[in-house]
Amino acid sequence: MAEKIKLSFKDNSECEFPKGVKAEEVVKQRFGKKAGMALAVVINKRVVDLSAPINESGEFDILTFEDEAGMDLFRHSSSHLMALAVKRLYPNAKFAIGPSIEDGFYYDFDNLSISDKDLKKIEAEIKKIIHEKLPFIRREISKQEALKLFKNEPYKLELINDLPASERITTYKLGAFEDLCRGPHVPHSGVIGAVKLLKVAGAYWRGDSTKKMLTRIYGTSFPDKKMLSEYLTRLEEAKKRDHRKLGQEMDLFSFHDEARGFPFWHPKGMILWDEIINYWKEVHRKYGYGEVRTPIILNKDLWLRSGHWEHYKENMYFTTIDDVEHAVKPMNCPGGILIYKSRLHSYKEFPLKLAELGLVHRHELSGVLHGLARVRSFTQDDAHVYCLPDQLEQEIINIIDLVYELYGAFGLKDYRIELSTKPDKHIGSEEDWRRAEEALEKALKKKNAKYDINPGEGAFYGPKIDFHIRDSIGRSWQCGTIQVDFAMPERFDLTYEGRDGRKHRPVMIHRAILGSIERFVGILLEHYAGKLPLWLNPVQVKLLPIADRHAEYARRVAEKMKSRGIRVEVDERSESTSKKVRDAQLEKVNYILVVGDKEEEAGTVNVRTRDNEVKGPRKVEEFIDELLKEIKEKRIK
RNA sequence: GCCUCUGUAGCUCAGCUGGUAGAGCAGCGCUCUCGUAAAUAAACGGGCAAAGCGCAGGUCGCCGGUUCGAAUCCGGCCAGAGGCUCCA
Repeated sequence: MAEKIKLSFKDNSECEFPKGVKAEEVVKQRFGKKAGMALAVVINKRVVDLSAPINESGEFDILTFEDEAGMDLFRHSSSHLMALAVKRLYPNAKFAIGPSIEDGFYYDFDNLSISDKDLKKIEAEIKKIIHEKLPFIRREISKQEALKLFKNEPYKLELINDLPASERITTYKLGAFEDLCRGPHVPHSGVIGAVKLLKVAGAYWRGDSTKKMLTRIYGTSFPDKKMLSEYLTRLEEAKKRDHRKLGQEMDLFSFHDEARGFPFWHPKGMILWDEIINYWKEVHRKYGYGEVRTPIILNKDLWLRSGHWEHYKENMYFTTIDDVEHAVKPMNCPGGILIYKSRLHSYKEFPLKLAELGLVHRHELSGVLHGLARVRSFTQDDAHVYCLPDQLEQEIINIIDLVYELYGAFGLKDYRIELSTKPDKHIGSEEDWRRAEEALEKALKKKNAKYDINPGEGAFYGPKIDFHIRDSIGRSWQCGTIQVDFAMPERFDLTYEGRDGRKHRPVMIHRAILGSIERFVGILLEHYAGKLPLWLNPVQVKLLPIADRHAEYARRVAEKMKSRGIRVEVDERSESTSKKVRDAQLEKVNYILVVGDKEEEAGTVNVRTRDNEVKGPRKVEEFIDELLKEIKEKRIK
């Protein structure tokens, strides 16, 4: 009779089924109530469709949208729904690819000319498809059949041709749209509860800027409307903490048509800037760094020698001085190296750490500029560490410690670490690369750091560790970087005198911790949603006299605070106290001090915070001491 | 650089398919000198509230075209937003 297979479930129970039983059947029998949420099943750790027959014994589980993998599948199926909608509305569109991404999905189309306004129409069509409850039908075909099936879809043909001839190819059919797809998918279109198309964008075919630009539609989907609207509300909230908006509201910096991509810093912005820098310098002295400063303009010969003339010219700005061509520095290393070469070095000085807050200029493509996060002139918190080969690992560890300390002081915990290894195009010996990659990885392991490896993504001159921090809407920006550099010591013939009295080549580490001060300020503003901790806030305290007759007392208190280094303002406007409190809170001032008759008489201030925590009356002197203590502790609030 | 969208007073925005610029907030002036919060998805209704009156501001991003006439339509440029590529 029929062969049996044995399936085990999460609760450790086991059950026998006839071979070839539909996964759907098993789910119905074993998961009861929860079965309605099943999107796909997991058999022996492989995800397959609900409709698939089960032919092997093993572990069995279901995938719901509560799992990350389930949500992924859900979004991927959503992109097929969108593709079907586009096929119905725009029969001439050509189809490229449509994967799930974090928080949503997209599909790339060619021969589709649409704008934001058309999204509504497509969305309506998707809703129809959801109501139609169309099944996803899986087929397995040969490469020959696939080439025939997709003969009118050039992008699909390109994908199929890249597959080995022997490979069985799967397709999924949803209504009139059959797509080349590995799957699996949800059982039918009705499972997709709520879809929202978010934006139209251009995207190069296969991410290659030499290839054709396709039309990409981004969307997101959720099991129900409530989850979708919650997500959209979160997005709106996140936009409010955009550093470009906060920068304007808080009067920190601005941008002007007269200098695209070059930020202008306002007085309050400079206070924030200086606080960051001062702390940075303090920590760097502690870690044994010396600080240097090199010129912004250096002549052509230097850039020829460094290789920038050859590899980086399109990103550089140029000028001529006394008929000699010069370039504005896009990086600090060549200048720093000249300092190294200004005298002989001994192995005894190593590790030699030279830091520079270097103002660099890079001609970035106009389309990539983004507030403070991507500008054309920025200040790198750069440093170059020259060391012996066997000091490399320890020096990398020291830099990682420095990263942890600095990020920690700014309350940043959520960052991603990436290790990028040897690219195809590279200089330096295999042995050097192996040693450097090993040192970087060992250092990360010793620090118990979580990291991802980016194979082949290193710089041509050496492997690197990068630290990426997310902004308010989830975009990831590279901040810290630790790069082992083989190119510069060679090109500039850097040497040191070893124990043996002979000249050797030092190892050079190029590193930045904050990355650029500009980008970092942007990250910080978004991280704190503008509510900067006391030590960083340009305005720490606001004094609110209740009536005009209290202004004099308020000014006296303010002077006392100023003389102790506290940044304080008095709001003497003839407005109601409630309005002044509200304004001060919107300005994100840490402490709001109300003073009236009672306070003046008692020599106190009535303290409340921007988060509306009322602390009540405090003696002026005592409160100043409290403030100074909080500033000194750099307490994260 | 490429794709899509946007560009109206310092800020936030209104201005329907072309007929000749507005609101709120902020600013300034005068009068008043009350007062130790209010609000928090939206819409509507109600209550409370130290505010009131007045002034100033923009050839509607720039240039050109269509038209009797353009903020409104078309084209080019500039800038911004979201993506792609790139990157600190």
